[in-house]
Amino acid sequence: MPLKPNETRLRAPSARSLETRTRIVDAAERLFAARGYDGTSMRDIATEADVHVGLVSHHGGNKIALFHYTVGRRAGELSQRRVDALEQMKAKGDLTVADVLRCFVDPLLTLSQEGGPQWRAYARLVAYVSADDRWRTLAEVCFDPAAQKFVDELVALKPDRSRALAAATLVYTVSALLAQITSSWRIDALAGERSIRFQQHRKMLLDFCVAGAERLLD
Amino acid sequence: MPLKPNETRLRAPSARSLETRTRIVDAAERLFAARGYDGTSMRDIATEADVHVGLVSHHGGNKIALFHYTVGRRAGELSQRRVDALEQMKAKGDLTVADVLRCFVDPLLTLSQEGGPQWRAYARLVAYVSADDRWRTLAEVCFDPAAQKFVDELVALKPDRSRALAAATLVYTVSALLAQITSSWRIDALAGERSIRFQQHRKMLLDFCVAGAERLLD
DNA sequence: GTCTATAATGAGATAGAC
DNA sequence: GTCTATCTCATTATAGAC
Repeated sequence: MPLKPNETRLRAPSARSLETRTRIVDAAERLFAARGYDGTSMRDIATEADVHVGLVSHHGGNKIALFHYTVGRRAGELSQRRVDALEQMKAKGDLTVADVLRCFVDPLLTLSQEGGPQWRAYARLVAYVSADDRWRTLAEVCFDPAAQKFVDELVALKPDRSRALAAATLVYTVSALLAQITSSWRIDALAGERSIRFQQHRKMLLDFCVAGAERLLD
Repeated sequence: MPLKPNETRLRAPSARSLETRTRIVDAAERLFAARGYDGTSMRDIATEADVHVGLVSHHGGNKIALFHYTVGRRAGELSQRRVDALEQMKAKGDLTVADVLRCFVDPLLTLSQEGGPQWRAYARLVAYVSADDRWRTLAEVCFDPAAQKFVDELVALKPDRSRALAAATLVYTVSALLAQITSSWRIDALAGERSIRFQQHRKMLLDFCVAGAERLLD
């Protein structure tokens, strides 16, 4: 955990130490996602990780550093998956607007559903960070580089449309994606149905966003 | 403030008292919207309202009651404006899907932009409450009755489509609306433009959502 | 109604024993 | 690396003076 990047370590951390760190960050990920930054105490994290309080500071630094690290830990992998999907799609032939949105939406949507409990928590954490102005800079650092690439791609596809339209398309799509992840229960509740299946949710989300994108960009 | 509805008051509250209460709830509205429930202390609220600590509890009850009251205070008016807009539109002639979404989106969007600082704060508070699972019941009580009416309306317009599609349409639209309110800066940032005008944002939002809705429902 | 004082709790951080 | 103990501070809530 590179919390103090300019400090050199005397020796490599032991396997046990690494495992403890992972447990702590995993616990932080679940709790920050569920209760937010202020709603989670270092003690909560220690309990959830089943370690003693002091260890959380020892491995995670202070609370804000731990939060930043937790958000950043999977951000690179998420961005990479998104960009990789885009590159693969481009290699296959000409892109459509629908392709671009799918490559952006699918990685997080699929990981949140099928990536296990930690990715599920991380997806909620992304939604939390994205919604709160307080984490604007963090969100910009973690998520905007990839987002910019996708806006670029939309602009390249529709060069006669303004960049503002492409940017709005992406922001609305992200918001619907995060709503799908955090609030699919609300769709079920308003629909009066027990529980709609994941693939049906995914299809509705993509249909909605692609149609919106085409309206703004065509 | 009907915090203890079954307690009868000995006499009507004085004008001074009412003004103090309003100041406290206004302050709570701004702070809860900006920093969330856990990020806001009763002392912060007292300072923001320029009253002494004890008065916040005296007028607002405990913290959670104050939060519920703050969220609920404008919820009725918001719902009323939405439903009124819908009724007026129906009186004019046959509804379209675009009409229904406009009647849902416009009241909060306009109030957040032109309703003064308190409505601006309240719009952010709505976004906060809607995003956090912890306030699910509160959100259901405050916002779902009106939302149900709009889903009903969409179902009535497109009786051959499933209610799940109408529900998804509304949830995605709400998410884009709240993104517009809380994160229009992000659209500007990704667009690389200084600041896009409100009417342009409004048009992009409605175009996107209406197209998405028509794709899901037509 | 308004303000002060205080009780009780829980927070983050850290020094040092093992 | 791990765990305990403790310091210091901020929090909510309330009792009671004015």
